[in-house]
Amino acid sequence: MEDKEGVDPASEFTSDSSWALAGGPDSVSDSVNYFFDRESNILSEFDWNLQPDHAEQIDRSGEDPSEIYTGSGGKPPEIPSKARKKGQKRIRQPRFAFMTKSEVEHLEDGYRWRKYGQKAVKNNPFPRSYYRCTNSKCTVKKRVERSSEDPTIVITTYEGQHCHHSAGFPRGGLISREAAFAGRFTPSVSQFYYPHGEIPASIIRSQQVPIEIVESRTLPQTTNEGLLGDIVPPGIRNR
DNA sequence: CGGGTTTGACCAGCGC
DNA sequence: GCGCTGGTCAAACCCG
Repeated sequence: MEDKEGVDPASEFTSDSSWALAGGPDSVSDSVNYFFDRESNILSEFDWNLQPDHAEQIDRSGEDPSEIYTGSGGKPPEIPSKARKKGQKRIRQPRFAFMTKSEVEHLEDGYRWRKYGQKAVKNNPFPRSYYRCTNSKCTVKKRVERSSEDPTIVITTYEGQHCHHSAGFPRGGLISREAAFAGRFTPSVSQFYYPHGEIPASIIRSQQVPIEIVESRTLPQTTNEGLLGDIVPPGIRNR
């Protein structure tokens, strides 16, 4: 996590012509900013709240997912439902968001997901769906919602890191580019990334689109090599 | 029957 | 303190 110490990740991204800040905290999620990769048309979401101490707690997730708090899930059975430890803050895991032009909301990414909730969100006529990875040891979650401005755009937000390999790949092993990008987050699928110009069959009806670049802003120092490298902590890798 | 979805309720965080 | 909002739970339901 300290690999980028002393280096401002924001300048790293913004000075690199392929990256630009795409937006600040908004309705999608509070305290996050979005960076858009012009080359791959992929939007990345960075959580401004992801402080070093949080990162430590994230690392511990490799030891026992039930030990970390990412909501009321993961609580021991003994604890009354919805009861949460006092003073224990919700720990945000690093997130990545994708904006994808698609008819279908739930895009294949090689993993199996179970829907655990749906909520109507403010300023958006379309509900937001919440999914969890079906692997009991995996704490990865994702949110799926349609853009209120353009209903044809689906915003998918991944939170956390897969601690296992994908369950399988749809349609003969082809996965979407977004899934491949998610592979940077969940390395087990990254090897299936398809280069520019090649549209995987799995997203035959979807098309990723660029979004408006609104401003420039500095990233917090805690944003690490996660985007550009393999950020899965050793504790998770060895599982 | 097992696994996934739906949906109303509950809770925490945050802003005022 | 209160109300709003997002996130999650869990019972009921659905489906293969």
